[in-house]
Amino acid sequence: MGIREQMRKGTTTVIILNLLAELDRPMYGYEIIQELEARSQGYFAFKEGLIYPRLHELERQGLLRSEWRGEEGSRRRKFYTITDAGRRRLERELQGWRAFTRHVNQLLGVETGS
Amino acid sequence: MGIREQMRKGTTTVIILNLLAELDRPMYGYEIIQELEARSQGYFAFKEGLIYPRLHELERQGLLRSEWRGEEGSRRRKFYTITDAGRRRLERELQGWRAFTRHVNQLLGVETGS
DNA sequence: GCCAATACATAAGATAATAAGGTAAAAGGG
DNA sequence: CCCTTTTACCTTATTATCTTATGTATTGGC
Repeated sequence: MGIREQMRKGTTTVIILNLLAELDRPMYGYEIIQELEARSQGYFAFKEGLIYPRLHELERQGLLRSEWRGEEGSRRRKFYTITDAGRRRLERELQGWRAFTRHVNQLLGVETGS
Repeated sequence: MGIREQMRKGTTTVIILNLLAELDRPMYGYEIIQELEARSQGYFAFKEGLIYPRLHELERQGLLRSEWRGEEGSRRRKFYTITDAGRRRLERELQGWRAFTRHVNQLLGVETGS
C-alpha cells in the first residue's frame, strides 16, 4: 500500500457526503463510483470494495438513507440520499479536513492562505 | 479511532523527515517526540508507540541513520540523522502531500491557490 | 529516598484501505 | 441468437498504520 492509499484513509466519508450534498439527488452506488472516478481524474481509485461497505456504514450511522428502485423486478439499483444528520456531519467533516491540512502544513512549513 | 487519527495515516513519515531536514542536526527519538508535540500545539499526539517503530522502519529503509550516544555507559540516547536518500524521499513525499491535498480539495470543491 | 520525567522499546487491538473473488441482469456486436 | 462486456450489487482476506497499554532503566528535584 503506497502513501497515497495510506493518506486517503478517513477522507472517503467526507467525499461521498459532499458529492451527495452537492448534486442534491439520490444516487446509486455504482453511479457514485463512476462519478468520483471521473472527478478524481485517475488520481484516486474508487473501487467497489471501498465504496459499498462505506455506504452501508454511513447508512447505519443515519447519515444516508437508501431505497431500492427497479422496473418490475429487473435491474435493481440502490439509491442513496443524504439525511439532515448527514449534512451536519458533512459540515463537521469539512471543518475537520481543513483543520487537518492546516496543521500538517504547519508542521511541514508549507505556506497556506489561512 | 476518530477521523483525525484516520486521516493522519501516512503523514508521519514526511513529518519526521521534514523535521530532521529542517533542523539539520542529529536528534534522538524522545526529542523528536517532544518537538513535534510542541509544534503541533496539541492537535496531534506523537506517542512513543507511533514514533519509535516509525524511526526503526525509516532506518531500515535507509532514509535515516542512527547512532547511540552516551557518556560512559550511562544515559543512552539514539540519535537519528537524515540520509541523502532520506532527503530525496522527503522531496517526493512533500510533492505527494501537495498532490494529495490538491486532489481531495478538488473533489470537495474547496478553493486552493494552485 | 522517592516520585516524576526522561528515554528506549514492544505487543495487542482497532480501523480503513487494497486485492480478489462471487452473483446476476442488461447491452452491444457479430 | 449467442457471447462478451458492462453494469450493479456484495463479501472476505490481507496489509498498513494508528492507539493503547505495558515494560525496563536512568536522571533530576524535593
